[in-house]
Amino acid sequence: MTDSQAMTATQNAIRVRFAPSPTGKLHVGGARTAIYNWAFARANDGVFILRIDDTDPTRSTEENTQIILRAMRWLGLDWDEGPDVGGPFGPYRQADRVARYKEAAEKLVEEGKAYYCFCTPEELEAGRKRAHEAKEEFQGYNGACRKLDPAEAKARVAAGEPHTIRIKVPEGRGDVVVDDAVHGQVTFNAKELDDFIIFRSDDTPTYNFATVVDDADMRITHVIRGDDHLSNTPRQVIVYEALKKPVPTFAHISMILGEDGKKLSKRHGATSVEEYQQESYESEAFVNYLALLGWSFDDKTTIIPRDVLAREFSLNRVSKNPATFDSKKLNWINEQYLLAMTDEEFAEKILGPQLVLAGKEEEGCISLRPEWFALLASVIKPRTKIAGDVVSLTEFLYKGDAPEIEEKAFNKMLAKESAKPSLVAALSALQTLEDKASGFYADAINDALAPLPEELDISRGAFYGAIRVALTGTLVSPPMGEMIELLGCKSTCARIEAALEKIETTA
RNA sequence: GGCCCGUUCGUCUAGCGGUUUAGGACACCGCCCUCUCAAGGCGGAGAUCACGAGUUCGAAUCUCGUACGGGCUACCA
Repeated sequence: MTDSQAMTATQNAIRVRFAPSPTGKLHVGGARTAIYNWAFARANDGVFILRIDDTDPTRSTEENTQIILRAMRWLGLDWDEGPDVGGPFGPYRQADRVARYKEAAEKLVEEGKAYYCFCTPEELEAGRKRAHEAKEEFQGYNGACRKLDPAEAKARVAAGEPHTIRIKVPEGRGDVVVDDAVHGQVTFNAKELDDFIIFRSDDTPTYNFATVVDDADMRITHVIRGDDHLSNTPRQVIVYEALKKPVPTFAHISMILGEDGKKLSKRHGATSVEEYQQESYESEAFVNYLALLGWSFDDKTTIIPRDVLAREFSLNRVSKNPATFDSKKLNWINEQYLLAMTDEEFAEKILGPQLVLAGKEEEGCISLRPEWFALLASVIKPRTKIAGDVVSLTEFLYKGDAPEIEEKAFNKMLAKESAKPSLVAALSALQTLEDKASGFYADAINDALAPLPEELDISRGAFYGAIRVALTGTLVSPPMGEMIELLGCKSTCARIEAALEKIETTA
C-alpha cells in the first residue's frame, strides 16, 4: 500500500467510539453498547476508540475509570485508540480536553453562533416554573440573553460576571432530520429546541457540547449509543453545524430492562460487568448473550463466538425495542460454551482455577495427574452451568474417609434391609477387582457391580442408591463407575466400611 | 404540557405486502436414555402479531388515530 492509499484508507475508515462516564461501574447496558461499537468497527475494518467522558468532575472517579477499563478487557473488547494506548486524536479523557472545548466555544461566540448568558439558575428555574404553570407549549429557555449586545456582553464577562455560553439555534432552521441506522429518519422541528448551554459557569463544557467537539475531532463516523440520547441528537446536530463539521451516522439502541420490565437496576441483582466476572461467567458467553439482546444474526443462530460476531455484526439487524435481561438464557449460553470445551480444556480453564480458588487443590495440580482431571472434567462438565458450580459438584471428592451422611439420605437409602447386603457385596466386588490388578477403571467397576443387584434380588435403585449415599452422604452424585474410579479403591472401601459401621450403630 | 421513540409466544427474537395453519432459541411440560443428578435425543403446550380504523384483490408487514411503556425538555450523562 502506498502512503496515499494508506491515507485514503484512513480517511474512509469507519471510526466508532465507546464513551462511558466513570460515574460508576460498567453496566450491562453500557457493555452492550460497547460490544456493538466494537463489533461494528471490527466487522468493517474500522477503528474502535475508547474515550472517557468525565466532564462531570464531581461524579467521575479514577477508580471507576480503572474498573471500566478492566471490564472492557475482560469482555475482550480491544480498542485501537484510548486513554491508555493513546492515538492520533488524543487525549482520550475529556477532563484533559477542557481547553479544547473552551476554545471551540469561544470561537462560536466570536462567530456569532453562540452567546454569553447571564441568567442565574434561579431565574431560569422561575421561568420554567411560570411556563409550566401557564401550560405553555414551549417550556424551554426564552432566549433573554440572546438579544444582548455582544460588545456589552463581552465587557460583562471581562468584568468577571458569572456566565454560561449558549448556542444559538439558527432562526428558521426548520426540520432537523436525524439519519438513524436503526430507527430510520427521525424528524425534529428546530423550533422546539431552545438555545441550550454548551459551557457552564464553572468553566466546564456540557455533555452535548463536549461529545460533539470530541466526536468531530476524533473523526467519528458512526455514533452508536443508547436510546436515551435520541432526543438530544438534534441539539448535537446544531452543534455540528455551528462547528461546520460533518454530521455522523447515528444508531440509537434500546435500553435493557430488568425481569419485571422496568429499567434494569440494583434490585434486579447483578447489573455490572464486574459482578458477572466475579460470578465466574465465561466472558465470551456473556458477550454472546448481550450481543443477542437486541441484535440477531439470522432466524436461528444463538451461539455466536466473539470472532464470528466481529465478522458478522451489522447495524441493520439491531432491533428497536427494549429487551428484558434473562439470566436463564445467559446461563444456558454459558453452559453451551463450557460444553463445547474438551475435557482437557475444561480441566485446565475451569476445574483447576476454581478448585485452587476454593482452596481444594494446589496450583499446578492438573499437570500432576492430567488423566484423573480429564476424567473428572468429563463427569462434571455436563453438570456445570457456570464455572463456580464445580466447587459444589466436586465436593464428594473432598469428604474424607467417613463422609457425613445427610439424615434424609440415610433414611431413604441406608435405613433399610437391602442396604447392608448391597454394601457388603459391592465392597467385596471392588476389593476383588483391585486385587486382579487389571486396573481400577470405571468400565471394570461398572462390570463388577452390574450383576450384583440381581444376585442379591435387590432393585438397582436401592443397590446403587445405598452405595451412592455411603460414598457421598447425599442422594445425588456423578455416575457410579466414574465416581468410584475418581475416589480410588482405598477411599471407596473406607467410605463403605464407615457407612456399614454407621448402619450397625444406628440399628 | 410539548417533542421524540417503542409495542410479534412468559423472555430474546425471525418476519421487511402474498412462500405463514406466524419460524427459531431460553424457560415450561411429556417421553426416551438411565443407578441418582445432569447432558443428549424426540415431542408438546404457548402469539387472535397492543387496540381501532384505513390503503390494497390480499397486511404482523404501508398510513392514520388510540392505549400502554420509555426518553428528552438540567449550568446530569
